[in-house]
Amino acid sequence: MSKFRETAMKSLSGDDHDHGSCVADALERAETICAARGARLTKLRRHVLELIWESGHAPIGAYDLLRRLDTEHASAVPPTVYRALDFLLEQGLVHRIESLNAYVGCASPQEKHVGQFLICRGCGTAAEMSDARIDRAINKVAAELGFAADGRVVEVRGLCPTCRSAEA
Amino acid sequence: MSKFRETAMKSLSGDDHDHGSCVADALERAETICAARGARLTKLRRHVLELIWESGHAPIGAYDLLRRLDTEHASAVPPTVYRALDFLLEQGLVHRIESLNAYVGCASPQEKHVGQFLICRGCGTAAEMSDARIDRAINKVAAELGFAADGRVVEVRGLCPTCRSAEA
DNA sequence: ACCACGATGTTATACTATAACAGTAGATCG
DNA sequence: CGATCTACTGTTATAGTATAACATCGTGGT
Repeated sequence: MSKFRETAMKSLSGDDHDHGSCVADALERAETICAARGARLTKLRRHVLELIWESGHAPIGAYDLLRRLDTEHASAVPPTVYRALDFLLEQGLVHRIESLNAYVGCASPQEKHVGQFLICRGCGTAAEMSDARIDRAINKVAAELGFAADGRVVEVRGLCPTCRSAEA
Repeated sequence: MSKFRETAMKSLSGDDHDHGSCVADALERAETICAARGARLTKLRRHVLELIWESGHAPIGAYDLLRRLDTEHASAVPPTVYRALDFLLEQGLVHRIESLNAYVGCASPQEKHVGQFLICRGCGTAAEMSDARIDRAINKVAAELGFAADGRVVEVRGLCPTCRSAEA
């Protein structure tokens, strides 16, 4: 399995990994984390998180979520999904991809971190990294300019190994 | 003058720099570049570029541009400004700030480059950098994962030196 | 003069996100 | 158990960002 895929799906079994259990794992981790924090992962919020993970490591837009949601949740309207997203973002269970106006499940919601993403324009997959070198380089430059950094967006577009082969 | 301001306005005189000549310089550079390339910097496109620079190193939204534009250009509607922006982006005369849905003048339109930005949430100023260390770090990680990077978004939010002092 | 092409005008609409207020359900405490 | 408080959800309306599709205009080349 390519390192890209591995990073994207963070330590799951095969290249054709069992995405079902991937989703299940993510939901279980979310339950655990929220329980520990006293945060309420309601049915609705859980459902939205599930839909995000079901998108298969590719960021998904709020209105796409909305369309999928109202199959089983007829009353869903934009605020419904945006409020769920706000909660999930606050809890660090999902990240927002600024350059796509889309949302993706967080690979390691236990630790606080800023996300860095490699986004394939072939298959749409976003691999989440947390590379210290990139972080250090940014902090260093900011410090040199006297700038107090407190948030950052690092989103790299390109082609993942699989899509590179397919294009050749 | 702080290094941040210096970076933001790229080598212009004082802290209270003559922003008028800053705008004029940017427009003149744009004229030169477009002439050399056979690209048509029309009156409309030039006007939009001017409005972007007049925003004073702070990214400005398309609809704000639109509102300022139709003072002297009554027929302006969204496509008017978006088409001008498309041209300016293609020519590398402006950058789009993904995390703000806004546009800012490019500090060095001669050279092809991807922008890296430090964006102050106090004053809104965006300082454009082109730091090789950050670039190298990103390239290295991408290479390790077999990812062919061809575009990137690096946007750091925080407080510039001036706004830090003001907050204290 | 004519044509071709790129730029602009014009109308309509899609997509993304939030404000503001009303109703509901679950926790907590007496 | 019931009162109450609060957080979650429902509902309606609207703000903000961006593009599709087709018509017209203007300039330069032949």
